[in-house]
Amino acid sequence: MARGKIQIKRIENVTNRQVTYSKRRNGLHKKAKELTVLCDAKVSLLMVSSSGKLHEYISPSITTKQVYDEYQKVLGIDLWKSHYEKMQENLKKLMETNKSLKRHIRQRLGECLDNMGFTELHSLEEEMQTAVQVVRARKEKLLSTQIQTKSKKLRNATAYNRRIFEDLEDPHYGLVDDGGEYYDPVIGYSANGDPHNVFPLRLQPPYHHPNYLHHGGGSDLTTYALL
Amino acid sequence: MARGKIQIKRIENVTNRQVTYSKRRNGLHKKAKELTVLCDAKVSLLMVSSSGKLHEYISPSITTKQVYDEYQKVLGIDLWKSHYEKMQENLKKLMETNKSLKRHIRQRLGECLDNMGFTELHSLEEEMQTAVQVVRARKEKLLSTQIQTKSKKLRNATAYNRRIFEDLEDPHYGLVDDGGEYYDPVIGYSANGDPHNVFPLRLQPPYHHPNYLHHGGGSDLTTYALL
DNA sequence: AACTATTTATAAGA
DNA sequence: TTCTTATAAATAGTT
Repeated sequence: MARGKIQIKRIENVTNRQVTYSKRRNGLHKKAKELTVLCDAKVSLLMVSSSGKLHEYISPSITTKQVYDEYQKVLGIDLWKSHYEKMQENLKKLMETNKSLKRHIRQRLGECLDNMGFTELHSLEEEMQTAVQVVRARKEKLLSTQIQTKSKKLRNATAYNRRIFEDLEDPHYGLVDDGGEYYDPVIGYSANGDPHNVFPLRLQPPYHHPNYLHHGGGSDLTTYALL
Repeated sequence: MARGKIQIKRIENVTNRQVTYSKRRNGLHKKAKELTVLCDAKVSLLMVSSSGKLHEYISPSITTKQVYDEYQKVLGIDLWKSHYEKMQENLKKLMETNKSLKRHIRQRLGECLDNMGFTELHSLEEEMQTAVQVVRARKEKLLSTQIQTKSKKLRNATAYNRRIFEDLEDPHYGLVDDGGEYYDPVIGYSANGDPHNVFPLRLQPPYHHPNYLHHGGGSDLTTYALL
């Protein structure tokens, strides 16, 4: 509004934007103050810059909290209520899902079978039977792969050793062949700890943390850096 | 600021004060809007006139609640926020638990086995094997119980029928014995639909609720009468 | 941050 | 409330 008119649209140059923000923020703040004094009004002005700094003006006769409380009273509805209710719904749904999931797992662990009918038990058994076969197949495939790998490595090592022997001994003592292959089919699964603890499934209660308290607010263009 | 300079102090004439309030309120509102657009800032402006009317400007990109939340975060937290945070933590924990539970179920359904080692697979298989035996035993016990019950009922019914027959026919035609027992060992599981659907186990993606974030456009200087 | 040509806001009057 | 307009204030571009 000086040295040329400007369009009211986002200032793309960052430095320029910050400078303008700073100037106009002060202007706004001054106007808010004047309105308060001249017209005996109550004003709450909160400004957050694009870089995240917070600036505030609040009329001396009141606190920011009071203004917002009034605001809520006027609108009739609690600002937080709907948000809060949505969260609670969500929580409830999740807890139900959780409960159901836990029941299914228990059934698959052979627990909580008491209130299941014959048909249900039959389906469950079939499903589990199929699944355990899948698991076993997978396990066996993994085992055979591991054995093959080990075997190949050993074969290579043996061949390598033989060549060294040949190289060392050939010129002096003639050909010596100690041939033969050797590998260990035991991959080492039966020797380590309690296999039933591989799936601990710890289902803990929700964590609880301590409360904090609030304080009121004064005036005069305070600036806070956001976290 | 025109037709003569004024002192910034309360305007004693009520009408004059109201007029000035109205004019300056609009000015402040306009400036707030401009700041929002020009500097990509977020502004919350609440004004309460001496006669008790509330006026608001809020940047289109945000809600009044969000601004207030930010404000509180900067100042240092109130009760509601700690409550809210607790809920969010709770939600997060539940969602994690849920995810883990679903993974375990999937593993027990023979899915998601790709990133399991041999030892894990082995434990899982053993666990499932044990469990499926429990389920089978339970099923068979139930079956035998049901068969016994049915059989007993039939025996009773047959005996009863015989007695009726005897009562009816004895005096006139002498003893008729159509004896023998009959029961249907099929309990009815093989005849009804697809037994594999008894456990549908729908593992859906986490519930998504419509985002609660405000409607668009910046407020156009809304006015509310205080209660 | 300071300067200043201009634009904008607005006080007083209608 | 709205319009008008003289004038005070705000501020865009520059240094």
